[in-house]
Amino acid sequence: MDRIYSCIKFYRGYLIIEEESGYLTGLSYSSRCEFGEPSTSLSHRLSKLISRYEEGFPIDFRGIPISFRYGSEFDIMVWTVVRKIPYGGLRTYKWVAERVLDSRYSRVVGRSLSKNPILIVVPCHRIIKSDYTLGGFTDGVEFKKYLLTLEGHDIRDNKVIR
DNA sequence: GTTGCCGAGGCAG
DNA sequence: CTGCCTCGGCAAC
Repeated sequence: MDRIYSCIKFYRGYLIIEEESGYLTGLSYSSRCEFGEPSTSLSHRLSKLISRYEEGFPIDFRGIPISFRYGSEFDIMVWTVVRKIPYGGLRTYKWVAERVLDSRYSRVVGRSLSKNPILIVVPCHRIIKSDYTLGGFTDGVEFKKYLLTLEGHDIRDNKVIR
């Protein structure tokens, strides 16, 4: 039950991979790399997918085994719903809220997503506001913009086109 | 386009 | 327990 960390280059910094007994338990962004290169089959596999993803290929991360180590019941439900959104997909905070409880919880959905422990694999960047503006992002809206652009979206003036 | 009220949850005080 | 903030939404200027 030991926890293994590694990191790979991504965007302007690194993605920190955290795994535990064959499950991905964390993927976070950092400007610095505090760990070694991937050394397990899971991290190798993920690393390969991530680099192809960054090259612009439509990568499906839904086959990666994940496990949530923490989070309230509500958080887990939000992350579980969001994980199913396919590559290139776009949904609103309200859409997620309706599927977890009801539409009044859209703001709470935002709070849960701000605590998303597994970036990209749980694609919280595919959640935007109802008026098609981007909404927030813990690691910076520029990063969110980068991910959405990778997936083929056209963004102008902090707003997804069409 | 901008303002203002509403909202559930989480947390500091 | 109260008050304040948050990765939103909607109505109304």
